[in-house]
Amino acid sequence: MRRTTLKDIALRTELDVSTVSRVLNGDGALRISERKRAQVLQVAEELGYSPHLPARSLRLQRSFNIGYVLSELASPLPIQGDLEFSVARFRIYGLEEALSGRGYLLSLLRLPATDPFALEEKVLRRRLVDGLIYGCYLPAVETLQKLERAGFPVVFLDPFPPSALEGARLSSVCSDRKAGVQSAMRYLWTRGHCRIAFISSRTNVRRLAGYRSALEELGLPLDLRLVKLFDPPRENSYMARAAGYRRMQELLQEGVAFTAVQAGSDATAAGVLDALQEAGCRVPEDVAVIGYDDVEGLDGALFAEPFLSTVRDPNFEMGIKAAELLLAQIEEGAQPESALLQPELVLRASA
Amino acid sequence: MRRTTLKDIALRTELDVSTVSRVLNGDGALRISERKRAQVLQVAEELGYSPHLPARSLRLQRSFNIGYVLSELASPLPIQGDLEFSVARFRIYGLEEALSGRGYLLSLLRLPATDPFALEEKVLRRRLVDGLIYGCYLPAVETLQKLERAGFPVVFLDPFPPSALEGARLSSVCSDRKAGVQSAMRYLWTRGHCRIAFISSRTNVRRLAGYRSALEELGLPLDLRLVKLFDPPRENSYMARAAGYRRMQELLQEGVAFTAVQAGSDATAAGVLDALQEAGCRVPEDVAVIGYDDVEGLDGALFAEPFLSTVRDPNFEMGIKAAELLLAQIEEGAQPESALLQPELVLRASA
DNA sequence: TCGTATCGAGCAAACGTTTGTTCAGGGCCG
DNA sequence: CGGCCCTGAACAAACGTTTGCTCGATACGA
Repeated sequence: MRRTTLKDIALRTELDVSTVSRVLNGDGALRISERKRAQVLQVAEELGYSPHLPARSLRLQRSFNIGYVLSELASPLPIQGDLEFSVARFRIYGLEEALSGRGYLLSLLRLPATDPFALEEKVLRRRLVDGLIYGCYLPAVETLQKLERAGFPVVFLDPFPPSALEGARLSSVCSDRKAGVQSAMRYLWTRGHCRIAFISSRTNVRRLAGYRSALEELGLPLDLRLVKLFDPPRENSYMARAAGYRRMQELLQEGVAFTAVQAGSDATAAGVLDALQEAGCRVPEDVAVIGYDDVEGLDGALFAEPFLSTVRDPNFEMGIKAAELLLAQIEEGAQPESALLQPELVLRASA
Repeated sequence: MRRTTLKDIALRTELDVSTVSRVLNGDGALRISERKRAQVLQVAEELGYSPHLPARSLRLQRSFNIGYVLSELASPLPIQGDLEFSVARFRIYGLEEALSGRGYLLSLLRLPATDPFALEEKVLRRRLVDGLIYGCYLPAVETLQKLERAGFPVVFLDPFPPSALEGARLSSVCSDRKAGVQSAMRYLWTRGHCRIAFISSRTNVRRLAGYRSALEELGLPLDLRLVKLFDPPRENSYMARAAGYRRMQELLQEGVAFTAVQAGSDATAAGVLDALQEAGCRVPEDVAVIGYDDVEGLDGALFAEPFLSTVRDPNFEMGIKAAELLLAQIEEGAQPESALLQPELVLRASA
């Protein structure tokens, strides 16, 4: 069974393929009677027409493929790439959703930084893709410059660290993690918490900034004894729970008063809960705890009671937004743009 | 700057495009003088020619796109999808490597099981892709049957559970985890270990089978007190370390003699090491420990001393193999085939 | 009534390949 | 010396779109 083509519709409507094409594309210079237009639309619907991508690509000199950049086998931070790939899932779903809805395919493209020609070859010369999404990895500086000079459509999806993009005229989509933590802190404050600890990996700079800003905004003093940071290379994602556990133990031993904990991640928060439970503290009665990330299955079987309140990055929406920004550049020649999306406070039992 | 096309080469060599095409494709019915053939090849090299995918697609009625199936937002096992996506990285790299080397692109395709028409629409009717790779998710049974009936090229890349494919005439690529654990056990045996414990999530059925087979092969008794299994829904990947820790503690308290531990994963092994260290056991002098997975950065900063010996699935190679199987089906009409690749024992300090 | 817009739609070329067919020239055999 | 086959290569069509251009017919103002 063959695909249905414009020709099939043209035959059935006794019109020319060009006319059918114009109707279906809503050509600007279109002049066609309403009756025939309706007929075309109906027949197209009946036959389940959808344009043949390769033919369209050939004609329009666009691939209708967007490249999602895969880089090194080993990323600079040992577990970073892995972790990012894992949370990147929802962003990727968003990307795929938005792109496929507009006739594009999201293709994985390996562009190792160790191979400076890969970009030149696959992207700039062969034009395998119409645009690039950098999700987990930042490219080398020369790559960045090359893309910028070529004016090639690129979007950085939650780049880490964000400062690496400074000055580059390239699009990016980020979650406003600072605001996310701020809103969590504000919530804690409305519940009467004035002494709030912050336990997190040192890499979570935006979340730390949110913590500090919130204190300032709420008129609370910054007590450094309540801030516990750990180093990601030594205490990585597999150890985030253990790290949270230890830092919480320390905090309890040090005897500094506090009534709430904002953790840098859900895994860390889980460790915090472990330590609190061990110490006989009730959550949220004695101590309120809020995590970050909203790890999948969080309110399912992932963590023991109490279900963790947390902050959720709008990952799916970030993917959608990134796709929109990229397509705007590709199809309308729009200028690069940076978008900051708002995370959501998810209240469950722990705060 | 324009792409170089066949026409450019034809102009420079004063030959016809068709001739150039035949030379470059090594057409079977080719008759051309050696001199001109060499000339074509040289000019093509000089101009950096590579075929225009859309044009080729249009002519050959193939998309040169392979779909990597993304399914649900939430997978049946809460964390499974996430975890798989994470270890799937290297398999994806292998796929991309092999596919791009043969002119194909690896594209992400969302085919939610909740949307039975997605497959029909995107794959069977629109033919957006020439073949499908199922990496993290198994499709619904009807989908499976539909694919089989249509004879559509599909490869399952390490399906879980493997039994789900039984009877279906569809390709699959798996790691022989049973053999992987067996080889680790054999190694432990050669180092004089006769009482080897097994601590793992209950889902690791092939690894457990390897443990049992190895015992049998080595003439060692199966002591059920040495086998500690935990349930993945309650103790998931984020808790694997904690689970390993607890099971190891239990084992130590129960006082059953053992000199080595085979863990079901590296994370579990890390917990095992934690407990051993806490109990004052030296590794590997008092107790040898072997993990499974070779988590990225393992010999880097991931785990504390001693560096963990482990079993590594040939993930990259599995990706390559899957691509080869799929392309054989697409290009040569090869029959579906199942491949079982061998994991590798990686010896470091812990055993 | 004639010239001129305007409307509605068809014609045809082009995008870059691949491949079946044709065709000129040369060598060989009868 | 004519007919035939073989070699090496060109010719041309086709894949499914898009889009500039043409063109007949109708409408309208002069």
